[in-house]
Amino acid sequence: MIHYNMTTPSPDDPGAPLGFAKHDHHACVTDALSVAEARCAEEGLRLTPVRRKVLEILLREHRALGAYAILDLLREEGFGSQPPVAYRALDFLSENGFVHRIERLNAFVACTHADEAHSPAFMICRLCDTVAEAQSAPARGALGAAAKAAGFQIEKTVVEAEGLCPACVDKAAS
Amino acid sequence: MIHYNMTTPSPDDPGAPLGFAKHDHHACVTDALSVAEARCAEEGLRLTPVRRKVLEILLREHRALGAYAILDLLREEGFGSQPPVAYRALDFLSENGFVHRIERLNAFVACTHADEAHSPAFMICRLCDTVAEAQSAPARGALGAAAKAAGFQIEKTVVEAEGLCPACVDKAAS
DNA sequence: CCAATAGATGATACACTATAACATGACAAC
DNA sequence: GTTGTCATGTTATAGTGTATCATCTATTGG
Repeated sequence: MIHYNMTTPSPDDPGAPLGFAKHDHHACVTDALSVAEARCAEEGLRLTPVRRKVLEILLREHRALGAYAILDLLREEGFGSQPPVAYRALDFLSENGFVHRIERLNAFVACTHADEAHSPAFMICRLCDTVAEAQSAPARGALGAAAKAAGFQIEKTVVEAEGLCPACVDKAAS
Repeated sequence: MIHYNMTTPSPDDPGAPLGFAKHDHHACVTDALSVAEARCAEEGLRLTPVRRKVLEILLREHRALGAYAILDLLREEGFGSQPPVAYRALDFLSENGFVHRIERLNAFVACTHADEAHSPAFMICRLCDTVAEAQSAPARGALGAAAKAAGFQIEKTVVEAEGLCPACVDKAAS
């Protein structure tokens, strides 16, 4: 089962790409922050100012950012600017499913449906680095069978597809 | 379709783990080198001394090695010891399917069936870092459907499962 | 045979990514 | 108010990867 992530398109905000579809980005950011706050309150997690700001940055940018790019933005907003500041916030956020690490890019993206438990799959454009998140369950299929046969216990899976996003396909064709 | 990698077990060589099964490691190394040589000859690829040595190192070690670990071994055998030496050889080998990069570990493993075209999936033990290679075709399933729906052209996929290998499961249980 | 070319290697320097270690601060529990 | 815990600040350093330019070597064409 896979669920392609796509929110309501909106003509009044050209915005940054979510998945590869346009959408009401301002609402998308504030909604996601609210969801995160609610879940932290529920579960006794501490969404401190730095952590909240990092999540906000990633939601706002809506693409994969390296830790040092995040760090630059944190500095601009008056937060600490040494690497551990960013890495610690990112650790918290990814441990709790608010952001995902993109191994292929050594970078991070905000999760676009942080409320559900999920094992994400990503589509990464090799030209513009845009990242779209999809849902998948690789451990249930062929890989799961191989692991079972081998006696390997899967705890987590990384699925990342690299290729061309719709916009870059068009550009390449022209 | 998935094919778990397992070669002939042999009691006379305790050896390093291949996948997670014991096997005749000496034969496994020389066989793989022969296959690589044959394919390079066929396709006009140049399996130069450094490239061959890097492949041999990865086959011999039979686990994921970082570029700098490879570099140390190259130095011991009298080759150049600056990072580009290792990275260039690894680029050549991975472009041609003789080794794979493990994104999760920033490391490289020799391919265990370099003769077939394939899109590999890996099982990585988080305790001992052993890596087993399986075959999968993620782009044909759910992910492929999501990509198609999104208009994303997949060129390459990375599938890496992290968990516990059989040996470490046993250790953890005791 | 020699020159021209292209691919591979050597070597220096640097950029980017990540963590160890230790000090400080904020806040709750006892 | 002391203790414990968790988060943050700060310095330093470790680990991973490339850009650049010079040199070498093997063709290939003259």
